[in-house]
Amino acid sequence: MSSDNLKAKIYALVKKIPRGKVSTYGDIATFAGSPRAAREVGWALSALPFDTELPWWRVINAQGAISPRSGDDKGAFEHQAAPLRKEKIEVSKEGKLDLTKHRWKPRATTIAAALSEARS
DNA sequence: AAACTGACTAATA
DNA sequence: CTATTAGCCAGTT
Repeated sequence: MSSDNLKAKIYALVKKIPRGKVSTYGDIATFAGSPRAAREVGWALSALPFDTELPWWRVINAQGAISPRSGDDKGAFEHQAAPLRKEKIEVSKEGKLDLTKHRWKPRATTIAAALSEARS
């Protein structure tokens, strides 16, 4: 399915985000080949298992802040902010951070590699 | 099949 | 800076 393929690409890309860097839903969607599929990225991450190795906490919204989950899950916010702070990223009380400084800018070859891994 | 939903974004006011 | 609107894509009802 094309949707599964997109999801696989998203996972492969997120997995490539280096420590101390973050990326946005829109950027990941763009790298995956669907610039307008930012919502799909969020959906894909929400479907992630609790004990995944995938660094989903490095994916935030275009406002440079941790996106509020539906259901108002306050614990989830702390769960995401903690690892970020641990990576030397300044996270404000509202979940905001310096996107211009921590934004992940992968090389074209890096993206290509991720997409290649996603192919099954 | 039409309508609704959502861890989104960009444009406008 | 915040609030509102419309557009987008895939999954659910």
